[in-house]
Formats: sequence, structure tokens, C-alpha cells
Amino acid sequence: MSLPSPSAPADGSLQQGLHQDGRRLTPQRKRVLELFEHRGSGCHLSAEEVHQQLASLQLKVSLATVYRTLRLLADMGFLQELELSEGGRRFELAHGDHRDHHHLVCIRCGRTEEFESEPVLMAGADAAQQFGFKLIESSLNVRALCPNCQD
Amino acid sequence: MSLPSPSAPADGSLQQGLHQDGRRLTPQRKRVLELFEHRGSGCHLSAEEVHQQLASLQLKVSLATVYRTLRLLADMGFLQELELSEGGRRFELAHGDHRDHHHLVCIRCGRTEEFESEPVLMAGADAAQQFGFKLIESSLNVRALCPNCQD
DNA sequence: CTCTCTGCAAAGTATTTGCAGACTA
DNA sequence: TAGTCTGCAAATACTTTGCAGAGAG
Repeated sequence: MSLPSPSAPADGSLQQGLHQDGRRLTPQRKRVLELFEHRGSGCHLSAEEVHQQLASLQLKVSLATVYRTLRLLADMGFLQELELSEGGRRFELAHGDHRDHHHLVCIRCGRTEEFESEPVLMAGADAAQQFGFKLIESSLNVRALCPNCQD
Repeated sequence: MSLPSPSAPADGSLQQGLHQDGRRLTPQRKRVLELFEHRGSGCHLSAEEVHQQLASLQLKVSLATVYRTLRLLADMGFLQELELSEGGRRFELAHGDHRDHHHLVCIRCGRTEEFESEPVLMAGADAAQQFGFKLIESSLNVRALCPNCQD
């Protein structure tokens, strides 16, 4: 079984993007991307978690392949790599509309909230321009204590 | 020998902070902190680099101790842990005056520039407040291509 | 059919830990 | 002296890679 994917929005572009480079659309790659799509955009998963969540859905994808696939999907722009505090990098679904967003992370319990901010994006763009860099992506990480961890 | 440390600004507070918790001021801990102080605040070092730089100054500190010390100093607030893109976390001297600053990183060659931005700090503070979080620190990471890597 | 992909297991990095002796307070 | 710290080496976590067979186009 595969996750119920009514119209499989990204499937088409995934296949297309892969074929452009002579790569192939495999069930494993579909499964990983679909997992993120069904979890929604606020979901930050590590390689290990992707592997386990797929396993719990009876979808076997080896951990090595998960790693390879996460990197591939991130390179292709379907996923975005996060650099939050804890060890282990995480990935989330990239927004098609290129709307960068930011993270508020509780350093104690790891709870993560997302938010957007126009001024932040502009500040990033300004800084890049000022140093002659070509902007790719900017993200603000706010380290904080959530209400439950403040005592 | 130790690095020429005219008035050893942090030495006192390092010793004090350590003693508060029953910990001790050792040459190794002093060496690590002094390295950062002499490199200045714009310097981002990994554990491995700290180890090598100390070694090149004839100051022997084992790599394991460097790791332990970096974590200790970061917990005590003397150093700040960075989460830039490349594998391997880095540390920099924490600003006593709590002036957060941000990083512009070339994803190809790793060149890193720093900048400050008032609007970014405000956006971070706003977001924290909005979710009821207590702000600790916010940093904007801008991923980009530097002039040399743009072709 | 051809050439890419996967799974496995082994190899790498990066970082942490156990322990006996060294050293600070 | 008492208890913390260090260095070493082994252990652990995370990620990548080599290779032979499976599978997409």
C-alpha cells in the first residue's frame, strides 16, 4: 500500500525532475516524498525518523536509501534541510511558493514553532547583496524556552 | 607558555563561574577560552580546529578534552554554538553585551561573513513573545553563493 | 536490455564515555 | 587530602560508500 494520495501533486514534477537528469522514479523515492506531503509542511524529520515512520506504515526503505533520497530530494528542491540545534539534521517539505519561514525552538524540550517575517527576509537579502553574495535561502532560528520549560 | 593575556578579562569570571559549581580552573580550560579571546569574536572554530590550533601553539589539549571544554564553556555562556550548514558544529566567543549577530554562508566554499540587523532581532523577539516563549538568542543564517563561487 | 537504484554490510566522520593516574583547591 | 579533570582508547551516533543483484524505462 502507499499513502492515500488523491492527486499526488508532486509526483508529476518529481518524475519529471528525475527524468531530466536521467534518474528514475522508484517506489522508495515516492514513499519518502509522500511521507512528507502527508505529514504537512510543519513537519521536521530526521533520516532515522523517516525510516521508522515508513517502517511503521509497512513501507520498507533501507536507511541508506533514506539518506540518499533525502539528499536527492533536498538537492532537487522538494525538501529543505534544517539546521536546528540538536544533533542530526532534519528535513521538511519545501514550500513550492518559495515562502521562506523561520523556526522558534525550545532548547529544553525541542518544541518547534514556525513563523514568517518579511523584515527578516529583507534583512537577509540586503546582507547578501552588500557582500556580493547571491542569495539562496535565509532562515532565522530563534532559540528560546517554551512556556512549559520556563520554570 | 600561555597566550599573552594582558589582563585576562574572562579568566576571573571563568574561575568564578567554575567554582560556583564545584568545578576547577585548569590550564586546558583556560587555553581553550583564551584561544577564542585572542582570535576575536568573528572566529568560528570546530572542535578539531581548536585542537589543531592549540597544538600549533605548542599547547597540548586532547581532543576529548576540547570537546568537553567546548560544551562546558557553551553551557556557561562563554561560547556560543553555531549551526551553520556544513557538518560539524562550530563555536564562537559569546558577546558579553549580548549583541546577536547573523551569518552569511557560502554553501559552496564555506566562506562566512557576519552582519547585524536590528529588524531581525525584533522579529525574533516578536515571534518568541507571540508563542509565549522566553527568548534566549536568535540568529539568521543566510545561505548563498559568494562572488567567487557564482559561475 | 541498459543503466540506475536498492539493500546490505563495511567504512568513515564526529563526538562521547570509562577508567586510571594527574592535579586543583 | 578529596574530589575533579585529563589523556587515552574504546564506544557510540550518524552518515556515506562499494558492490551485486533488482527493477525502471
